Amino acid sequence: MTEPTETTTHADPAPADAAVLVRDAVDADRAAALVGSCTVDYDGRASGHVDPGVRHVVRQPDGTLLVHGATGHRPLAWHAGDGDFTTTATADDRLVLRAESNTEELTVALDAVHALTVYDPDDADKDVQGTEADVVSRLLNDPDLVESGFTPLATERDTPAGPVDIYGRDANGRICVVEVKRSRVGPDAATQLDRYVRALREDLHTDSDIRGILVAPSVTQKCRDILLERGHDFSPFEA
Amino acid sequence: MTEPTETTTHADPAPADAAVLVRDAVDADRAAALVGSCTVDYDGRASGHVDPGVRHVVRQPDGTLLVHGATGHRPLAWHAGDGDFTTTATADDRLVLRAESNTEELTVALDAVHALTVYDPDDADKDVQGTEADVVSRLLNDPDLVESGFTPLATERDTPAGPVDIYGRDANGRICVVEVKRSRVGPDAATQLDRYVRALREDLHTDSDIRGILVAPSVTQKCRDILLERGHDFSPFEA
DNA sequence: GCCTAGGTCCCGTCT
DNA sequence: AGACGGGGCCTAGGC
Repeated sequence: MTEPTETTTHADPAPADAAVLVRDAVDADRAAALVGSCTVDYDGRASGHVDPGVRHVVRQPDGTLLVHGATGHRPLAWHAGDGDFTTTATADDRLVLRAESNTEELTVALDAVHALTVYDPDDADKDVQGTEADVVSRLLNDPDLVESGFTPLATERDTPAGPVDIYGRDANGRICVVEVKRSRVGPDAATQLDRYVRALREDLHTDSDIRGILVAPSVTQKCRDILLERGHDFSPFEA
Repeated sequence: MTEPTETTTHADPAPADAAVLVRDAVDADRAAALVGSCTVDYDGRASGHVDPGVRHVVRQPDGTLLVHGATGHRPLAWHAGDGDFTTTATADDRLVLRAESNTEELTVALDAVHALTVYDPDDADKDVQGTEADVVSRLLNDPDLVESGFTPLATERDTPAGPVDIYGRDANGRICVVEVKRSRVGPDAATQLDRYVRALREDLHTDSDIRGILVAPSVTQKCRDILLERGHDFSPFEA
């Protein structure tokens, strides 16, 4: 009975027709993509407004509502996939899409719909390689990449300040906290490492006999300064 | 001569036809939105692959290429608006979109195009209120919100560790570094404030006579612990 | 060009 | 549910 539904496109639908089409798409857990002239109003954690213009509006089956403009990766406005979604054809012939949750609301008011496409997006099976976790694997397979003679003892070892990427011992048997980053890092990475080292020193009552090692392709100067000031080391490693 | 171009939609175009339509859209600085079945391959800072499925693919006039799936705000894959973009109809009747820059490449291979919309998105005039800058303005207008008797002296005052949000004096004349956040914060905000305070103490050679004040709606326990340990204060303020 | 920090960050993961 | 950290983070502003 349920055969693969087809993608349907509509050129210049009247707002009242578009309202029905979008509502049907939502009811059928389908996606609706609109191109049209609209204003956008957001209110929630912050608030915002987008002046009239032609935008690309997408309502996904998970409830996400996105408004894309002409540039950039990020939507001009968006709403997470929870809460209510309503489509209304107004008396003055506009199509109003409204997503509303406990804390946020997003209203897209289209005075013209140039195109409407209803379709069935698939859930995505996505592989990514080159993440921080991949770098950690490499370092565990060849611990000398951290430092000659390094021995890993655990990953994600808990400290009062949070879990450390790699916990181990150096060639002299000193405990090491290793923080791994996949790309060049700034001051935040150095202070993150420092927090873990300090927490572990306090936890183990071994005042300063714990080393901190930051593994990353490279560090900025301010990062290097902080490492130096706090007595931690930088070990360059490029994935 | 150049009248407002219209949005055009095409249902189930042949890949060869779609290739021409997308290429024309790119040449005319227009946007193209496709719905179709495709695989996605990315290589660059990391690498990734998306298994076959129906996706929403958008090429914006600034060169951005986005692939959206069924869920979430973030694209399954994307490419920034620089470098080359090519559309190819292959011998085996697929449409291949390829965005390539010095460091990154993204390939979308569609075996079927269900819908293609070409349109002219407008540049966006966007207002946002409730940002951190807005909170700073409020605090400058009514410095008692930071702390009774607080006197602001500068915003974005430079220190060796970077510019501080608000620099001023408390009721007793002590120098204060104020870090402002618009929402509940964790350990990172506390260490950021601490870096500024330490840098300024070193810079002004006034060993510990500089206070750190974190202004935010609320803080997590770990954040509170760090503030306490480093001797800084928390001043709750909700926008 | 790099660096720094904000973001309606989003998002997964774990407590 | 809150919290914590990663992200191909993206993006804006300085220098």
